[in-house]
Amino acid sequence: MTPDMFIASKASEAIKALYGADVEASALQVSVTRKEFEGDYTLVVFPLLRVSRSTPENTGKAIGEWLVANVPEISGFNCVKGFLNLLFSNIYWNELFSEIASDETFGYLPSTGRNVMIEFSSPNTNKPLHLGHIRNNLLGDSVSRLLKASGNNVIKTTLVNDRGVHICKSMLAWLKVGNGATPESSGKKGDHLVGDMYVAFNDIFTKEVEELVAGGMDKEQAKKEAPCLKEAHEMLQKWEAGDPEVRDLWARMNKWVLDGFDLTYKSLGISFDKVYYESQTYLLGKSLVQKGLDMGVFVQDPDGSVWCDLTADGLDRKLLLRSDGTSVYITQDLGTAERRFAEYNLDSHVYVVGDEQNYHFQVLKLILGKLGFSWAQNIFHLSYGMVELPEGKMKSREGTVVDADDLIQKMYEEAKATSEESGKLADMSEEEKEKLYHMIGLGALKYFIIKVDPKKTMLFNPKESIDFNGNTGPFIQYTHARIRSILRKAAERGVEYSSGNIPSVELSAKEIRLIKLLNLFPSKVAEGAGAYSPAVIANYAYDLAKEFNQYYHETPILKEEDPSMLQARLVLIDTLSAVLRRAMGILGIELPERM
RNA sequence: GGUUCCGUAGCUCAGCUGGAUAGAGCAACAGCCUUCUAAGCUGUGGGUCUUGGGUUCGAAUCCCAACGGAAUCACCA
Repeated sequence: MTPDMFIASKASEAIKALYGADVEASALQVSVTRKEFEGDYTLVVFPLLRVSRSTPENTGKAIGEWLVANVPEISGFNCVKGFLNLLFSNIYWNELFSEIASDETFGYLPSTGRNVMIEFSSPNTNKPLHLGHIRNNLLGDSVSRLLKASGNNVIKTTLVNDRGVHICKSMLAWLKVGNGATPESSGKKGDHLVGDMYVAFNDIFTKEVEELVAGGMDKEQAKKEAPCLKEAHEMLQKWEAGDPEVRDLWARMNKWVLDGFDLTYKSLGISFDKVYYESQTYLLGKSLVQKGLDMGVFVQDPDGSVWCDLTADGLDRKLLLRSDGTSVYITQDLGTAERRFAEYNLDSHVYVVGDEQNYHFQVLKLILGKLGFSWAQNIFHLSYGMVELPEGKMKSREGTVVDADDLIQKMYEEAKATSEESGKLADMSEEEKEKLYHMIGLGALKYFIIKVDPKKTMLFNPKESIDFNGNTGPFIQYTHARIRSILRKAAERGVEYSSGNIPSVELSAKEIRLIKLLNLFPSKVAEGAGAYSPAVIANYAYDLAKEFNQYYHETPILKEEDPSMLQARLVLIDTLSAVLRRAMGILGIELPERM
C-alpha cells in the first residue's frame, strides 16, 4: 500500500473513533508535504470541519494525536492552518525502501490481460520522413512501451500508404526526368531519391500551370487541367487495373522507399509487430457500406453515392462511397478497424495520428457505433500537435522541412563533439564511442520530443538545436553514468552490497525524499498510461535525476565509514539507477554505464 | 459559422482528479573542480498563470463568457 493511501485509511479510522462519522478513505486528500514545511505527508482537514464541528487547528491536532497514539508507523505531526503534516518513523522508510529495492519489476503494473493495438508512423511512400513523423514515431513507440509496462498485451502496427495519386506523381516524374536513377546508381537513400522525384513532379506541374495561364486559362482551371496531373490520374487507373508495367515500377520504387524507411526506423530503434499496406487493404469496408444501408444508418443519393448523416450529432454529412462506386479513406478505415478487432481479439485500439485528423476520428468512432460495434468506444485517437519552426509550419515548397535522417545525423555529431570536448572517454574503443554518441544524440532528440504533452503544438528551433544541459535526455543519461561510476568504484574497493538484505539505518531527509520519489513510479506509470502520455514518465525521470544530483553534492557516499550506512546508500543509488533505466526504457532511451 | 485543442517567467516547457509562498530548464548575473564524473551544484533577478464573471473555506486547476492562436468541416489521404 502506498503511504498516501495508508494515511487516508488510518485517518478514516481516526475520524470514526473521534467523531463517529464514516468518511471514505478515498474521499480524503493526502499529498506529499511541501518542501518548506516539516513532515512527510499532509492531510487536508478543511473538508472534515463539517464532521468535527471544530476549527481547522483543533481538528488537525485531534486527528494527529490519535494517529501518533494508534499508528506505530506515524511518529509525529504538526498542524499549520488546515494542513496536518504527518511524520513517518524511520522504520517505516526502511521497510518501504527495502520493498522497492528488492522488487526487480517495481513500477511495472500487473497484467490486465487486455489486447491493445497501437497504430503509428503510417508513412506515405512518396517522400522521406521528417520531424513531424519523428514526433509520431516516438510517441507511438513510447506509448506502446508505456501500455506494456502497465500490463497490456500490445501489438504495434503501421499502415503504409503505398498507393494513390501521390505515389503515381513520384513514379511519373521518375519516368520523365529520373534518367533511370536507382539508389545504387545515385548513391541516394531510396526514400530520398523518390522524394526528389516527388519534388520534380511539382516543378513540372507548376511549369505546366504557368504555361496554361499564359495561354489565357483561369488559374484554378489550369491546376485541374495540367497534363502531368492527368497523366498521374491515368497512371492510378492503370495501377488499379493491374497494368503490369505500372505495377512493376510501383513495386520497384516502393521497395526503394521502404528500404530507406527501414534504415531510419532502425536508427530510431523502432519496430512493428505487424505491417499493413494500404494497397492490400484499400478495398476493405465496402461490405460495411452495404450493412449500413441495410441497417438504415446510411443513405444513398440518386447519383449512387453513399453518405452517413451526422447532422444530428452536430457534424456534417460524411461521404462513404463515391458516385462511381469507389471508396474513400474513411471507408477503408472502417473496414480495417473491424478486421483488426476481430483478428486480434482486441480490447482497444490506439491510433497515433496528428490533430489535423481529429474530425476524421470523431466521425470514425461515431459511424462504427452506429453500425452496432460495441468496441467503437474503445478506439482512442492519440492526437498530437504539429512541430513548428520559429517561422511557423514546415513547408516543403520553402525548403524548411527538417529531414529525419539529417536531424538524427546532426544529433549524433553534436553528441560526438560534446563528448570529445569533455575528454572523459579516452580509453574507450572506437566502437564503444560510436555506440555512445548515437545513444546520447538519440537520447537528446527523443527526450526533447517526448517530454512535451502530446496534444500541444511544439516548437523546434534548428538554429539553437537540441540542448544537452538541463532538463534533457543527456542530463538523465549523465546522472545514470555517475551512479554507475560510484558503484564501480565501490566494487573495486571490495565493498559488497545486496538489495536483498539492507541494514536498517538512520536515513537523512534527502534520502527519504529519494525514497518517496522512487515510490511514485508505479503511480506515474498508471497515470501516463491512463492519459496515453509518456511525457508524464519523462518529467518524472527528470525529477529523479535532479534529486539525485543534489543528493550527490551534499553526501559523499563512498566516504561513509559506517558499513551499514554505506551499504544502504549503495543499494539506494543502485535502486535509483534501476528505476531510471526502467523509466527511460519506457521512453525508448538507453542509459550508458559511462559518458 | 460548426466542432476540437491550446493560451503559465524574455524563450522552451512542467504543474491542471481544486489546497499552503505557482516550478524547472535555457538566456543574464555571482559563486563552486586537490574530493564518488562540472553534460553537474548553489545563489540573484525575472509572473496581474490572456481577460472578466461564477462555484468554493480555498481556483493556474472546475463552470460560463470574451479575446488571441492552431487544426478541421473535400466524390484528397
